[in-house]
Amino acid sequence: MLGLLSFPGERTGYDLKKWADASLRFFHWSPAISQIYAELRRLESRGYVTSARSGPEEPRAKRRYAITEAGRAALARWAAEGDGGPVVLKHPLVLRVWLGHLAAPGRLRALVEEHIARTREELTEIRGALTQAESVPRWAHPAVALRWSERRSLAELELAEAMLADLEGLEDLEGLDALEGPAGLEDSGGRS
Amino acid sequence: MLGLLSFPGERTGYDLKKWADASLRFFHWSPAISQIYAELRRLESRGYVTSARSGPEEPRAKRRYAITEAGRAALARWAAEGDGGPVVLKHPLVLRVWLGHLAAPGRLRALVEEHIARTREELTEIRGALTQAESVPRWAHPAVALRWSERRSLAELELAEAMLADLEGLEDLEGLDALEGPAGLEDSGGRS
DNA sequence: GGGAGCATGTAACGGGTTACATGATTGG
DNA sequence: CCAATCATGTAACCCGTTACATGCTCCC
Repeated sequence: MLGLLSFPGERTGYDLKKWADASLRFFHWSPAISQIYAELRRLESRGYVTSARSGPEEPRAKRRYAITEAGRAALARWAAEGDGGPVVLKHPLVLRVWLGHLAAPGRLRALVEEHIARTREELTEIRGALTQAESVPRWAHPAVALRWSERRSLAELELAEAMLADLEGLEDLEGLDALEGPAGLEDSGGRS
Repeated sequence: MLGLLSFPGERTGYDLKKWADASLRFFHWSPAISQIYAELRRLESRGYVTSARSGPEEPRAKRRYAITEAGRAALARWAAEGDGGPVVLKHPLVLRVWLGHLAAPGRLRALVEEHIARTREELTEIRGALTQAESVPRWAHPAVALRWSERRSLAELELAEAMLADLEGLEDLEGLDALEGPAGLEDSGGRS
């Protein structure tokens, strides 16, 4: 949140969510909107952000948030300390491939192909965000992050393609096993 | 958990944790040991796994777990339905690059280099796990997943390298700006 | 004898989600 | 006028973590 607000301008929680969905999420998940509001209030109570209601003091009026000096300092401290720890990766597709022995081979291939299609879509989204970021000199670093995301998306496609090839290789082996295996004599390639 | 147990043999919670750390974690995080025990008991209460205590009925004796037919069925159901949703990625390094405007350029480069070093180590771990998996014909699918992880690790290295280059490009630009931009003529070597 | 690894568990907490509730503004 | 989007918030819940507690076994 502080990071999002560290770029110039004031924005609402809603804005923040859209921003996160459009760029942050490609390399570091985007929080739920309800959490954003909760977090903003928490940050305000700590003096890291201030909110200005547009118009009078209605209870649920539009609030625009801005980061404070204390917030900037806290953020800089956070960025300076440690490295943020290891990359978190949860890849449901590979998990299913790992458990491939309980699915039909065709099913796995279909899942991989779906994943490729989804990744292609993501790639175009990233490219959209990237061209936007490149148009503003202020956003040089976000642009680097998005460039990373673009390349990562391309790599993801290649990885999926390679895994598809591996899976087909497996099926061929299984085909051979079915022919040679149980029958007996000619264990040409093999091991025990 | 069920997935881990779906491979032949009985194992303890502790075993499961080691297994997850040595392979699962490369493409889909490894749960905390405390959660493994909790989950195993939950699964047992649902009849998806059975536990056998070695020796007599001591309260905290070693328990070896095995999956039941019901468990296998539940797992197959799980694997068959849906695609498991999107990849979850949290990349603290790229997050920091994204916020590069609040760090010294050298700091960012150092972080990227650390990341490269860590990724190299991970790569050798993956290769170790992979050769193990390749030695057992039963583990053909896990081997595919690990092959994916190996390639992914290599891709991660390339991505980091490319980002490093991007960051250096940025610094050069900033250097030019400092020369040509606001100050005018005599802003040669250094700056604030 | 003592430390490293094996092995199991409890308790407290927190971060984050989904579901729900509400209402203003804008554009077809 | 109606739907979509803007906009803010509450409540319940759950997944998973850290910290703590316990004791065994093996090997140096």
